[in-house]
Amino acid sequence: MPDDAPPKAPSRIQLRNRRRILDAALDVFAVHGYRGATLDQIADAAGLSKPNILYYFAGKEEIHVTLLNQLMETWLDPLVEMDPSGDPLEEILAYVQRKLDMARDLPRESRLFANEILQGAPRMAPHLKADLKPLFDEKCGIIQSWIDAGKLAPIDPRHLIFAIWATTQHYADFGAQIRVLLDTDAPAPGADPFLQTLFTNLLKPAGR
Amino acid sequence: MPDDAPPKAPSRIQLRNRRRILDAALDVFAVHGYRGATLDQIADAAGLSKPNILYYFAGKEEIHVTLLNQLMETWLDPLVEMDPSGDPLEEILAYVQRKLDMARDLPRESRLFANEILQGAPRMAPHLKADLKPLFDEKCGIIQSWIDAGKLAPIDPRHLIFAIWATTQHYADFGAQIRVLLDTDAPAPGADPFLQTLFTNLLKPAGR
DNA sequence: CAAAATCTTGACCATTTGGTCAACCCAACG
DNA sequence: CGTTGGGTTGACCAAATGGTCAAGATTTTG
Repeated sequence: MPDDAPPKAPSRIQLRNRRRILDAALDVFAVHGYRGATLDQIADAAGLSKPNILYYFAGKEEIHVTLLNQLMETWLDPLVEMDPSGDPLEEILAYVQRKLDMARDLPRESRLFANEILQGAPRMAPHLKADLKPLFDEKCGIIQSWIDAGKLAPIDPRHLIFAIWATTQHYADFGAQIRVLLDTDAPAPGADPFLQTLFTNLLKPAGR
Repeated sequence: MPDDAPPKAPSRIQLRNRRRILDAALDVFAVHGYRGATLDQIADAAGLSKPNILYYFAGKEEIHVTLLNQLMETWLDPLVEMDPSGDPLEEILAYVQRKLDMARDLPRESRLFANEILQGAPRMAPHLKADLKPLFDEKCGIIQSWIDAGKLAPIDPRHLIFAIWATTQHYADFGAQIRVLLDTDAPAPGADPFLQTLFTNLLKPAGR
């Protein structure tokens, strides 16, 4: 048997329904976490019957894993784009802005990620070690070299990145709290200039 | 009937078992959220039978609500302590330190809170409005008055507080990620000086 | 120490949940 | 126009889950 697995392009329906299911599942998993989400909720939100959901995905876990895999790319992308040959301060501030935009545009993805990490990253730990860690180490190295060249104030690059993640994702993950405190439905109004100032003041080298 | 409800002091056993249950439930709820947690898990972790758990608490929800109520006090306390008559920069930096210490000492509580907010604060929204919001507004006012007096750089007090919450709680809520990236089990090594620098540089008034 | 009050649990129940399956629908195509 | 293949679902199942209860074990107290 020479031709062993004709890939079979997914049909129109296949594509549409898988997308629907993943979209619905994102809604549900982002709010309730893996254990708290049910197939019935997902089926309901997707407008499909439960058996139909299981026609497209082998089970609850496969849906979750698919979402997590898709997320990983999106999630790392803004950091990947940080350019070692660019202006240090500009590069980092642009990264902050990209992350903040992501928190605003993809809050469900942010919450899905937060849920997974809160639970101890049971399904994502391998990804983190294999994909995120090398990228993190690389970018920390770049920032450190910028510091060594006197182009940034001497801070710990690792905690800098944590602070960027924390402050930007906070607007998505803790949106419910923020909406109560700011008494508004707008996503994170005024966060942009604040964070730009926060990180500018941190990173401007002292020697002017 | 004049004396209508003799309070009845809780017995030794009562006290011990309620404590055990709440401690176990904190472990479970902090990881799996409300829906994802089960009474069996809690009973297991507490070393008690499920019916016994339900002898001390009316149901799953009552356990969760009890934890949330206890948490609210602990959670607001560091902010309450911020003293309007103290030195502005010192007061805020001390607040940052208290929050960071809390993230290190009470990571489960931080995750329980994060889970509740991620889910849209279904059980805590009233608390937030009634307790946190007034406190938040009050402290924002104090910070604003410090700014108006030229004792702090002019930043948005609301986003300042969000940034403090985000950066400190991040070390508890995203501990799993941080442990992978830093390759250590120590909780948030090196976070203290970093955050002190971050907020000092933000808040030092420009006019030196 | 015995009665009263408190505590504990095995057995049980109704509902929910992830998942299966045979039967059914329906558009495409020879 | 009948067959064929992908797509859909009602009915069902076993396990898990929140919760109940009557009966026993243990502690407290008069």
